[in-house]
Amino acid sequence: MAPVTFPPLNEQMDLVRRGVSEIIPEEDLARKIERSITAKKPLIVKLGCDPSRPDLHLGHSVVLRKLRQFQDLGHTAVLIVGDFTGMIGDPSGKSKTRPSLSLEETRKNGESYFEQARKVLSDTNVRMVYNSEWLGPMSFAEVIKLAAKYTVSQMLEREDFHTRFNKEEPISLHEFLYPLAQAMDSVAIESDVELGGTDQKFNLLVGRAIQREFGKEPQVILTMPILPGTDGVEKMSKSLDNYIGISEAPKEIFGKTLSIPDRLMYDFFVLATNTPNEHLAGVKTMIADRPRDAKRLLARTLVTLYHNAEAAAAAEEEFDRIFVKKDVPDEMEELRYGTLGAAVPVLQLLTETGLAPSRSEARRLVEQGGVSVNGAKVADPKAELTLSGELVVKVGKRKFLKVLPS
RNA sequence: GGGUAGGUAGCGAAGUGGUUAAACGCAACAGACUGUAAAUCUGUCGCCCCCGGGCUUCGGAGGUUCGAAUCCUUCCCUACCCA
Repeated sequence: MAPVTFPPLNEQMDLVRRGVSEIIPEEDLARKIERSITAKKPLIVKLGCDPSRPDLHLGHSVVLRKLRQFQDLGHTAVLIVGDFTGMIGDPSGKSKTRPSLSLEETRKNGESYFEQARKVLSDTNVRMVYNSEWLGPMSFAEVIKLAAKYTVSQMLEREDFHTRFNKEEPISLHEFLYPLAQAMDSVAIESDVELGGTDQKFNLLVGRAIQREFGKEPQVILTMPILPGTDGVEKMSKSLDNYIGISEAPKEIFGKTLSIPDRLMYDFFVLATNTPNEHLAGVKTMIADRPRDAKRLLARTLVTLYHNAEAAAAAEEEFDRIFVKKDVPDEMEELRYGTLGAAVPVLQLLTETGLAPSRSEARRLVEQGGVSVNGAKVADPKAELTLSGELVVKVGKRKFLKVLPS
């Protein structure tokens, strides 16, 4: 290891404080940083990741970016893959279909998470660990001992627990164990700092309490604001389908960004881009004066972040072509279907190519004027199409398929 | 173990024998409009033929009835109270 030098305390604190919701307790963070400078020893900054949903989006990026800042200051990022809890699965609540993952699956998802997280993180000072390593060997007696360190009322302080409790909704016993398991992760890796969204505050605090119980120095917790989804109301999440994925195609990132409500623009700039602090005031006035340009700037910035500037320019161009000029994209999915010269009823074409899930739905789309072929609207559900070469089928505003006879 | 209240379409939530494919809200989809895939407005929103209509749905399985989401039996699941 090369000798480590860290930026001075104030500089570190300024960077770390940017965009955060809470640092608890802030004095302890200052103390830890100071100590790391004198001891030339990086802090261990922990971030837990859920191996069941390996698709990362801008919401995840908020906290990952904060982790990256710690890396840039010379500290060590530790990503904890919750493979142990993933293997147990969570049969509670409504998602009874949620399967418990096999070890291989959690590993694979962990790798995929890591792979994507690398778009944000630096490769040089990051560690990825699986919590089955220390949670797996725990005996039942040890688990009971751990459970004895926290009370039911303390658990019920967590907002979602007490609301569910008051609404008489089920809470499985093992759900109480998850915060403790997460806390054990902090004990195991001796984290100095744990990052999370504000919704993680409770779990992170449990980590402090349990670390103390195990005779370790409690971690500092640092929470980041929750990034709203494209709907502007709910938290960005995959299950609500209001997310912008960091691995999505440029045109998707671009288009989805333009669809966010205007009032979200500033938060996105602050939390999801690298826009330097000193430029934020300018961004703010731009949002007020030229919302259209500001939103396009945001969209381009995000595409550039996860792809590159050329991709951003191309995405913008394509967006204009499709939605402003109502033209067709220059590249689209192609499908071999039918034989040259054959006549196919529209409804059949739509269902058999997967553009519509059922004939009723296909009929509805046609009747509502949502279907066009080679630029001409098909309004009659009984219409037949002749497969005379290339057919560009458009369904709704943004589903395109090029059908080629085989 | 005993008691009570529940389990309805993606979600929330009406409906307690026929006029209920099932109100209403949200989400979703289409159209108009727009700088936008935002907002707003209009329409659609089980499947099949679509003029009319046909078929399969209301935790599971049986049953009563000309007819059941609605009544009965039984099983499964959830919460609360009592023990």
